[in-house]
Amino acid sequence: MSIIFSRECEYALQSVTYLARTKQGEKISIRELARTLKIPRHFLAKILQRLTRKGFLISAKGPTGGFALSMPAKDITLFHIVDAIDGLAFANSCVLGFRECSGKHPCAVHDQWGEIRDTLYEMLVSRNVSQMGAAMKKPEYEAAGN
Amino acid sequence: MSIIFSRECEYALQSVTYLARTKQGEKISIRELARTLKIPRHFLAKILQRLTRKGFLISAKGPTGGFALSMPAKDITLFHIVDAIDGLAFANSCVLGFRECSGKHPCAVHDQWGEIRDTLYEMLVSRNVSQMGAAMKKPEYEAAGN
DNA sequence: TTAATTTAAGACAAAACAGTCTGATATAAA
DNA sequence: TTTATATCAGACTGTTTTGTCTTAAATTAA
Repeated sequence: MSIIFSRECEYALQSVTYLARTKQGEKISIRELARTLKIPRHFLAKILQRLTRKGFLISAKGPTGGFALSMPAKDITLFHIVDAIDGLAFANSCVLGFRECSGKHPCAVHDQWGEIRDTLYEMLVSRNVSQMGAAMKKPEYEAAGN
Repeated sequence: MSIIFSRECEYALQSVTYLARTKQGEKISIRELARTLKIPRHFLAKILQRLTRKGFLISAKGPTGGFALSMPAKDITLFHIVDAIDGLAFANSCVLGFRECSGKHPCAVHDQWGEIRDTLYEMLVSRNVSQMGAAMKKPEYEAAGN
């Protein structure tokens, strides 16, 4: 079970982190990404295509083709990817599921969750993909299944 | 979309919070809970039965029957309910989905997420259902659908 | 030009999650 | 005892998420 991001979003974050570690101009194939990150290949293909349409990746067909970041890795934050794949519901929804939860009708943990949510938000906007790639100690990523 | 808890868990938390507001000895029917919290009736029934089997609620059949907390509301924490319904995967899983994420093989946001997770954990264990009920300003709960 | 390789696209399938329905069982009160 | 009302239990359905498969289109290199 994923925590707060969908599987798709987790895979997207893992993929862009991996791409951030490659040399400028280098293209990575779905095959390599899927094998390294242990992500189902065709599922990953759809995710990468989606990120391409959203403008974060560029793709090339044919032999020597593959995917690469479309912009400097430091210009892509985790927030960008989460927004593109899962949307921002996490930033606006009540953690207990109350529809009317707000400043006026706060649920019983409204304030505590607000702090947690703000910290999470801060984490997403402050971390760019370049830092992400650099922070990964090992190149052999092991992706979580379940 | 739910944030971190499943729908079922959100409904469970809402229900025990509501039950915590009732007088000692009073029983609440599924009908009343479902109507007030706007939860699908038969779905709620299954959730309440599950909480009953787990020992948090007592139930009585027949007219004047219904559900009530099986113990003082202050003895039930949010943590108890989340554990009973969703389990504790949130406390152990990598937020980016990496299987091997740990102190030795930390993912790029391992430490930041660790703080968030600990704060969340603290919120769940420190808040009991009695406080929850008392903190709800309005009795007319409005449950989130979507 | 042809063959091999890669992404693009969308239909399809499986699994997980959410919600519904029906009949059985228990209980209270008339 | 009968009737009405409530939970109990589990099968069933629908929806969303996750994952698979196939064909087309593009590109490189022989």
